[in-house]
Amino acid sequence: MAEAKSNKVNMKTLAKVLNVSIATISKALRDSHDIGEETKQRVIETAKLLHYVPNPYASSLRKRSSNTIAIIIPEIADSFFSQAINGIESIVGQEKYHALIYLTHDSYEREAQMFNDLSSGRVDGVIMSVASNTKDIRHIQELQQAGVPIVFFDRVCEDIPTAKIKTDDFNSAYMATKHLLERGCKNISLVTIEGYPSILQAREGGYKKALTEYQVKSKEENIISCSNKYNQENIAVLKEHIITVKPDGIIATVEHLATTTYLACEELRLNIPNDIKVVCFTNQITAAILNPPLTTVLQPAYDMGRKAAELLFGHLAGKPIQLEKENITLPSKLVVRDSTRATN
Amino acid sequence: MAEAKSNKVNMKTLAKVLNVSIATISKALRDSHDIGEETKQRVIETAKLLHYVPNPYASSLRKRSSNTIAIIIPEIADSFFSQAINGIESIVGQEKYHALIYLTHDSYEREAQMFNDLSSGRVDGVIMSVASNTKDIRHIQELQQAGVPIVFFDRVCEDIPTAKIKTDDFNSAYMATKHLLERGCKNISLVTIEGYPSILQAREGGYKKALTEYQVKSKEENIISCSNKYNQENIAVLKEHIITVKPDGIIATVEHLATTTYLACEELRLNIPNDIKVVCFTNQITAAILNPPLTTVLQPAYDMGRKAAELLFGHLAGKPIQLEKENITLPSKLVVRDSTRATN
DNA sequence: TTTATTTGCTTAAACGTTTACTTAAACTGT
DNA sequence: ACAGTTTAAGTAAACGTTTAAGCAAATAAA
Repeated sequence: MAEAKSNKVNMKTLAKVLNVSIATISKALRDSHDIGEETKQRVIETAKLLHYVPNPYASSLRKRSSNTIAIIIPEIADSFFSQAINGIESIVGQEKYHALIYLTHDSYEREAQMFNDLSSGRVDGVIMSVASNTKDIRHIQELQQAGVPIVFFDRVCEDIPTAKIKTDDFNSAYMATKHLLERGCKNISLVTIEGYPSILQAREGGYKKALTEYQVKSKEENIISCSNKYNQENIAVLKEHIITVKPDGIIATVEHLATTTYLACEELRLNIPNDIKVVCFTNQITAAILNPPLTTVLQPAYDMGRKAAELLFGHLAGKPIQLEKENITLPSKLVVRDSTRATN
Repeated sequence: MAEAKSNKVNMKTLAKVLNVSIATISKALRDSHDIGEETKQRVIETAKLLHYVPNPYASSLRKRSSNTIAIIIPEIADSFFSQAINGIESIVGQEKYHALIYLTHDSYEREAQMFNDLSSGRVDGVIMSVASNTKDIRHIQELQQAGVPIVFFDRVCEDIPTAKIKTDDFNSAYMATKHLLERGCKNISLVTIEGYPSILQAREGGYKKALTEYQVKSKEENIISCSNKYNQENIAVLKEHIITVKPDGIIATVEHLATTTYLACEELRLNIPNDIKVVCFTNQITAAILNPPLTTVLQPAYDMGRKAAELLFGHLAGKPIQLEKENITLPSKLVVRDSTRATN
């Protein structure tokens, strides 16, 4: 209670109280060689006593760096991205940095707009997952050329030379498809998203490779695209697809399509896995308690976020970029459950 | 390509190019009366041409406001919080503000630490959901007294006079419990979280009220607490509880306990809803496709986030605080599904 | 002792804005 | 024609740090 409750205490205040110059305060707090041990202690003590907290904006302005990074992602209500943020945050917090969060909602326009803002020097670095409809990448290039390090995770942009944390989308889709084929599926459909982010193309590639390997012809009609939002319309679209194409296996390429697929099957009175088997790319822990438990491709979301942050802080610390070492693929895992149980 | 690719263009650059003073640039860009229409246009044009983006830190320093808010929440890998962030972001983006995100991981120490940092003036306002073990609220009081508006959502702090967006935890737990009682349960257990955030106390209150109303004695042994993290240990704890207390109904008070409960029942070969009925507080869309579909208390997460942001921006715009009008409760909804189906 | 070096601190400029105050010119109305 | 007002600028200080440069006193080297 004895402490100054009064207004803003800054270096000037401390300087006045201690009868030294502002420079002395600044240097003492940054543990500069210039300042004597005794003075340092006095400064630190009174700073604590008066609850001095440095003004980050003055500091950022002067130092031309902000101790802030941007996390740019398409959406947040998705177990993959929220777990990834958790991973990112675990490093950001530890490094005493701050994280600004930006949601593109998968819109190129918003993404470009955000990058434009960031060109002000607002952040020291960026961790991002690219919007699905981003084709023109000049906004990203320009920020990078302005000296702001960028690390991609999950939805990477191959044409930008920088660190990239991916998971093996091609391979895991390949494994998932192979799994379905081994469990007896002959007519597997891939449910994907309109707009087509590149990772979904990779998943499609893995899917096709497995089909080819098992000498199943991949037909265009087996690939169906939904809107990237959970809604009734997608259920209708999928039902229509199931009725006309009659797949005996479905690979849902994004989280919310699991619910869509299950509900469509239920409405059509199709039994999973007897009539149709299902695999979904999702990180939700509820997969284990679905009806039936869902076979999933589990992505290492937390680790991807963490690794992306580690690499970014490496760049920020001035480590030379070694592209070969920074193009990292963390494996996803096929978790087999009852939705793909073998049926006679 | 003709544009200046060169280094940082700031007001000084523009001033030099246009042969006017820096003040003129600043005023023109902020559409001041002081500047002639023609000059304004010239300034705006060249600013665009040279890709001028104002330095936010210089601006924040000078104006003593940052156009930034903080979102402080316990965790993010939770459908309630991620949907709430979505709601918050919808307003923040529209207001051209920026959002810093902080995760307390339900730790008072981290929360207090974060508030200490924020006392630097880093943000103009705060939207938060309080950590469950926060008892000492001086850090919050101090920030508020320093003039930073704070809006609470979900886990509010009743002792701080400010806007609060809640959902009717007491009532929805009451409804959920009543629902179970009406469906024939006689021995209902409440699964809750150690550390006990206040909303869980409200839920416990509603639970007890329903029991009393139906003349069921509420026993201490019916309330069981788990750690606030999805893990095997919780499953074991719950199994133990079910074996000893033999409840015929369970109310899981937080999202991840749904999976815990279902798995515990499965391992004990208990059928839901025949042997035991389950309700959970969760926003996950997968509730509909669980085995069996889960009766949930669905919270208006997005709307709560959005409303919290609206109120905060009201305060930031200088609207006088009207506490009576800013203590808002948005209703949760009991969505009845098969996990509480009536059994003979 | 004299000259160099080190120590511990101060001065003042800079970071890029915003804004109160000043100024000069161009209009008013009388 | 002249005081008064309006318009359209410019000047310079401020926001709170950081840091290069300077400087006096103390210490070390010769």
